[in-house]
Amino acid sequence: VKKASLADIASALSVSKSLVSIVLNGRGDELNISPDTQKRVHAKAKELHYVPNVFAKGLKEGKSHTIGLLVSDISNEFYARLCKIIEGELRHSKYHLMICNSDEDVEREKELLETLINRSADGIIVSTGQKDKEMFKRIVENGTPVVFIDRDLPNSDVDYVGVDNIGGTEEVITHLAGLGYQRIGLITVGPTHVSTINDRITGYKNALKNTGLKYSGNLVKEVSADNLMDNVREAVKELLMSPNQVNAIFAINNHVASTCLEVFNEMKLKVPQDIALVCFDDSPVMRLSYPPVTVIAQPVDQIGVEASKLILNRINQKGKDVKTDIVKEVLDVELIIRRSCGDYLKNL
Amino acid sequence: VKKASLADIASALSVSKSLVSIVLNGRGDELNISPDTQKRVHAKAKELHYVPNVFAKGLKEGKSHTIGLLVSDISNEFYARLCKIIEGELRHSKYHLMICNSDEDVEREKELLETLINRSADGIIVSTGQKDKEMFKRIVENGTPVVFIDRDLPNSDVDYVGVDNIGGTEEVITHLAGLGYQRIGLITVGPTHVSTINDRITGYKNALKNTGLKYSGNLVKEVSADNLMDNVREAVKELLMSPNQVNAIFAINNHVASTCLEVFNEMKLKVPQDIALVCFDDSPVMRLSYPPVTVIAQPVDQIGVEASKLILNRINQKGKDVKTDIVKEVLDVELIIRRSCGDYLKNL
DNA sequence: ATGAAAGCGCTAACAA
DNA sequence: TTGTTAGCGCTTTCAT
Repeated sequence: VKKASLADIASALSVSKSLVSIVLNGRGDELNISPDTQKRVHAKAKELHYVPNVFAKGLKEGKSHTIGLLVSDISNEFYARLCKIIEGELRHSKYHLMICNSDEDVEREKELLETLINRSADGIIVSTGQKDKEMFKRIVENGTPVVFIDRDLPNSDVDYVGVDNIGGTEEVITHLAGLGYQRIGLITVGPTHVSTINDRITGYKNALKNTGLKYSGNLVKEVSADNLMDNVREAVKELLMSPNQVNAIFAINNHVASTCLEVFNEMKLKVPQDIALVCFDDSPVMRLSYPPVTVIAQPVDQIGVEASKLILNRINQKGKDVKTDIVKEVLDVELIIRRSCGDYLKNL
Repeated sequence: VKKASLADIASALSVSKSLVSIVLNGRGDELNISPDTQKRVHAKAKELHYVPNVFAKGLKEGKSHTIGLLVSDISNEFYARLCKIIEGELRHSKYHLMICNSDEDVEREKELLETLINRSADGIIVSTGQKDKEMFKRIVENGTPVVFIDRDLPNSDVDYVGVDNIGGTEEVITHLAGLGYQRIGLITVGPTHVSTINDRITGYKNALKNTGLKYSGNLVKEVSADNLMDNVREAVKELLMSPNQVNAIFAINNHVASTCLEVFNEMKLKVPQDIALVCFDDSPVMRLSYPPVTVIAQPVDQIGVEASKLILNRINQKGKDVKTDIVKEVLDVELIIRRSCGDYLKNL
């Protein structure tokens, strides 16, 4: 079953391919093609179920009409939701979305970026795990717009949408301190260069300083993402032991937080009596767990909407000589207080 | 910045394009190209950062080296995990994965299937929401292999991987009945033609019959997926009221189940004292909620692995005259008993 | 108002 | 062992 081509409809109508191409691309009026001819072309195209060959088009135009979305972990609710939102936003644009998952693997991310470039993606939205901006510099200079979501790269000439990770973390840690918690541990994932992680760690340190609590490297446990459960279990044990004896834990993200909850269950630790818990990112688990967890919630939908706008803007202004400044959108987060860190003094 | 083409490296080496093409496609030895020449070609290709143009290649070959994965709701943990697994399985194949999200919209799904076909996807893995198999029949007949995941379509000549939805549901409902629950409500989403949903409803009815409980249409609430929270709240209220007065609810999937939990919280209903809950699909929410929810767990990873195998097999056997029978893989599910349906008699 | 022809980068059949 | 050539389907410039 061979698909109809421009040539097929041209010969069926005894006109030239160029004529058909022009009409089908909506430039018929512009070039004074007679209305009658246009009508016949459209009719025949429909009759033959004509669909343009994307490869031929791409080869000729050097464009793919595709936007690549590269997320770092599609099984994380945060990114999954982002995919859904962005797909929805782009649905009625003339671009198709190609979703890719780097699975927090820097090499994999590079491969996927190469793929996207090879396929002439018209734009790329990415939550990057890269350490440096070199690759993106190259990509942007070669004419493919990029928008960073969630994670930024310092001094990169690339648009960005994310949230105030430092401020948000300061807020939640200060909240804990205000409730009387004095020994607050942090469980983070790494090693990593990811800006969100680093910013949250910074926010944690800032807040300790501002509230007069003392910071100690012992209170910060960096666990590896593989075998997360085992690593978190270990980290929790160490944090609870002397000399740390923390009475509250800040989990760097929803994934770590839910793993903490699993470990607490296992160890029969009561929240917040035995240990308080707060984290970055809201999710159904945080709302429905026992007790519900106090979180810093990100405006996920808004991030997706803004990122879609940014990439479309960049794509549209390409070629034109408008030069828009790099946009770094930092959205506000929201502290949602639940019951995982009841008043510490009352718990005594 | 212009990218290097076959011609560039050919002229730099004063050889022909075909020579270069052959060498770069690894057919050099086969065609007796001298090792020295091959070496020079590879060296020059690397030097020029040559990457084949996918459009030219696609145009020529009619293949895209891409497998499409079309899921019905990427923000659902089940599908998000499936994406992750399949991406991992295909990573080291020579195919790229293009993930798409139909968001449970049949029209959207059709559009995306068309897109995938236009882009000459070499194969398509899909969790379909279509009512009939016509579209897939056309796709398969035109030479693009398809594998259904999660949801099957009756009498379709298409490979499938999923689980025993009927048996699984029978098991959990029978479990409830065994604990003494006699009035078991069902909350499902719809209207829909999705096989998994229908099978679970069938399983529910079968189990009631087998355990001697009587079935009533009043016990089954079909809610619309938009405004799920409001609809579930309404459904729960009606199920609790006379004459239904259910003491247990079977939620058709994880999404409905977590919404039920939110509603129960809102209404201050205690699980399982006021109402027991069980559902299809396991997830962190079900493990970490209070109390943890008894579920039918699907072997998600295995579904992903099997689907990847199936699509690769179909793609590889294309053109060859091997004719393999249609495969319908129905995997086993696991009943995981937690505390959301304690012994009914003891609860009295 | 419409057509002819070149060329995008690649592969494969055929020549040499 | 390597080169020549045609053509995949489309857009676009230049003719008519």
